[in-house]
Amino acid sequence: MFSKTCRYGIRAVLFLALNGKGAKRFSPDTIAEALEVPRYFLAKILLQLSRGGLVSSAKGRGGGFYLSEENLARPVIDIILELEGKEFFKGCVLGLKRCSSAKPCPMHFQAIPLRDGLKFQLENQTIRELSNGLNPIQILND
Amino acid sequence: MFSKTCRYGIRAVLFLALNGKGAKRFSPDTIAEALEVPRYFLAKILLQLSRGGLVSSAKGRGGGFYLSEENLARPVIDIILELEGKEFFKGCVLGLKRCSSAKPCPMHFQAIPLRDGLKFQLENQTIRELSNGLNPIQILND
DNA sequence: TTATATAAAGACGTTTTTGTCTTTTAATAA
DNA sequence: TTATTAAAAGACAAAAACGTCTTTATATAA
Repeated sequence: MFSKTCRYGIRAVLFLALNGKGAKRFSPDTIAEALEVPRYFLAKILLQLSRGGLVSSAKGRGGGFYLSEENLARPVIDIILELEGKEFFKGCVLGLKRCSSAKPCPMHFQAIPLRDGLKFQLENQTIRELSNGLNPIQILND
Repeated sequence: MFSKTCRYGIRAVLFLALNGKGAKRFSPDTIAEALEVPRYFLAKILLQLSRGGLVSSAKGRGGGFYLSEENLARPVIDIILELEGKEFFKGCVLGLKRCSSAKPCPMHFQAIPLRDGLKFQLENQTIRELSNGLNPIQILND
């Protein structure tokens, strides 16, 4: 479904949302250890999320990654679009150029409504909302 | 959504369903040209589908790929399981080991019902049913 | 039987994804 | 100012996905 990049990224953002009370900062290493994901790889993902304005960072001593109010107000779908690409929810399931409701591919009406349903949910839910009421263990691997 | 392997494979199977009236046989080259997909790559996919019992083949002169009655009666999901792997509709969206309704990951209730919905549809539709009433141009790339 | 057509098998190469490591830049504390 | 801490940048490498080509096995037609 989602790439590893995207799965690690979503979990890292939620880690920051859940643990970042009081302007705390977290290094990639800290997050990677908690989530049990490759640390250097996660560092790159965090960098990409930072460039996309989905997480904030501070360099130097006492620095690290965190979520600003702006970050928390972003819709969840933006994490996915940043890490999977803007086309992730677009295009034909079978990869056909001119597939549409008017000229549907064989799987169009089975798959597209479901994809659009997920897209709608993720567009209308902020990172803050997704993290609300979440138990920290829900992003851990065991 | 689906890998190229899977997308090419689904289209190739439907090509055979739509064009195979009267026990006709088709070479990978013929199918690849019609679908505008890489021919050697498609040949491998057809081989894999053949091993999985989703398409039939005959060697030698006059041979080629085709769908038997048994092939046509297979559920559509089997194409996907063969080409994407048996785990494709299983497991956590975020890749967590112990994610379930009882211990859900943050996206569980958003994504799993949709995935299960698609799975159910594909389990309960045969290749013949999917190809019924389909216009041959619906699997072409333009 | 021989030539031909075709799937099957397998070697090889490219691109993308995933993962690791080192060096550089910048901020803070002492 | 200097040492330390941490993100940023970028080189490198392994694995998987994608794609190409050649050789071999096999069935059919002539």
